[in-house]
Amino acid sequence: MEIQPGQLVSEKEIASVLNSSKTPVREALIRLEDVGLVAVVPKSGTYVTPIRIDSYIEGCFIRLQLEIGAVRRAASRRGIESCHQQLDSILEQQAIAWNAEDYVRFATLDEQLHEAFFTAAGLDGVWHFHQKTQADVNRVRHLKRINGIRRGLQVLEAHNAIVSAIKAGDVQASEEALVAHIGSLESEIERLAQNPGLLAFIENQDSSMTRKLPSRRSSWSTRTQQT
Amino acid sequence: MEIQPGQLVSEKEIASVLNSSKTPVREALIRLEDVGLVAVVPKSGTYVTPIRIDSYIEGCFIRLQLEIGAVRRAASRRGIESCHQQLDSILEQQAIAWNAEDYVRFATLDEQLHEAFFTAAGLDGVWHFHQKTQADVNRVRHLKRINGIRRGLQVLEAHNAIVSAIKAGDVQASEEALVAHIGSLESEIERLAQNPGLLAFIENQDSSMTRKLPSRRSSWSTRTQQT
DNA sequence: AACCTCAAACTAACATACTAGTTGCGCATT
DNA sequence: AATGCGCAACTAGTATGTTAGTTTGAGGTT
Repeated sequence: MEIQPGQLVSEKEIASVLNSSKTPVREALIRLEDVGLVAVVPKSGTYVTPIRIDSYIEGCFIRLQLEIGAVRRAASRRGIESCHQQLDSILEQQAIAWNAEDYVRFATLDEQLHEAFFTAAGLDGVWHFHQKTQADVNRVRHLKRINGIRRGLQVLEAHNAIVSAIKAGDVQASEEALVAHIGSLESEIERLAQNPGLLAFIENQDSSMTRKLPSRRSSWSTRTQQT
Repeated sequence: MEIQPGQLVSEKEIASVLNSSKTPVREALIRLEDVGLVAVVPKSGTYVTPIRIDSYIEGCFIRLQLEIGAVRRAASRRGIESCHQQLDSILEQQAIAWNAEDYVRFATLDEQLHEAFFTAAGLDGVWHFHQKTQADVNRVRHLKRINGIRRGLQVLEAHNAIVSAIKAGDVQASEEALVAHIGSLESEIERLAQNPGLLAFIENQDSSMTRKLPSRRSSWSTRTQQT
């Protein structure tokens, strides 16, 4: 979030800053492109993408569907008391972080809790793929945080409800608590997109403030070609 | 599937076959590593991965959860008659392909149908991420097909049920039909793993037939380091 | 003043050369 | 014969040079 959307991210410049060559930088940029944080325009440049509302919505959808499945499995599994302890521990620390107004730590623990849902479900690998789809969701979350849009108490309460349902083995309740927690994120975005703190990062198609993402008027397929 | 698990996939060799340099080959291999089809072992080699049962299960989970959400949305959306037509068209062609015993085309249309669910749900981008998680699921499907494990009639019937529910706008029925279709894939794998046609491709930890995936006994973090 | 033209100065894409771990095999030691 | 050592031949990783589209802007034309 420190580089504005539309801004050029130069291979050469980064390489010189890191005292390395362009090659590893280039490979890192390919990975960033894969998760949608930058757009590589052939022979032109690599640019930071704006947050796309479509991508945000899709990220929310993926998150909701996968976490629904995760908490349901976590609730129906037996013999995972160590995971239950882990969940409790995170909950506790998160409450402390909130009271201490340490919002960065609060966010970190939030991530950890949701990851722990997948661990409890025995689906650790799913979390990693899940995260790759969350670039824009996470960018919005970051913007909300630094713009003072924080609802820690509701979050804590919702987390409590989810964890309680998991520990109680109540599959249906775990889903309901999760949906209550993150089911409305998706619809929030329209309102949020109006917030002046977020506006500059979100793709808007009106003519004002035209992004200088080059327009690709020539002959390249999605990716590379023979010599 | 033409290269056996454990086999070396050499950058240099591929580059010479393609009359190109190692660089673009290397970038392609990085992408294959991202979806889990190869494992890059630093300074040793890039090897085709065996199908991992964990990865298969996680892929099935992701597929089920995302498609549940997709068909539910597709069923609850209005004004997507063109999508309905598209679904019908694919169904029809798939029946033809089955009768013609054109199993490759049958599989292609299967993919297209499931992609069309996401299109009908207005979540096109989700499909692409979804596919990145399906490497091992797709490898198993391919192996099933070439080993004569084909259940076209059941598949066609299930597809019909799903599409009917979507067109009728019956959210609950669409989910149930989808779960009936792909909900049991996950549990199949244990039995399938015994099949001699699949055995050679699936990771098995017993000592016989030790994969020669090098054992990584030295000092590399997950990926790269400074000079 | 608005509009082309064209060339210089960018960029990513690609090719090639080099570095530095890894691995297996032959040979010496036991 | 079995075992340990060390060197040679791999490999991916990195650095750097080259190629070929893209973009910008200066200068000329209308």
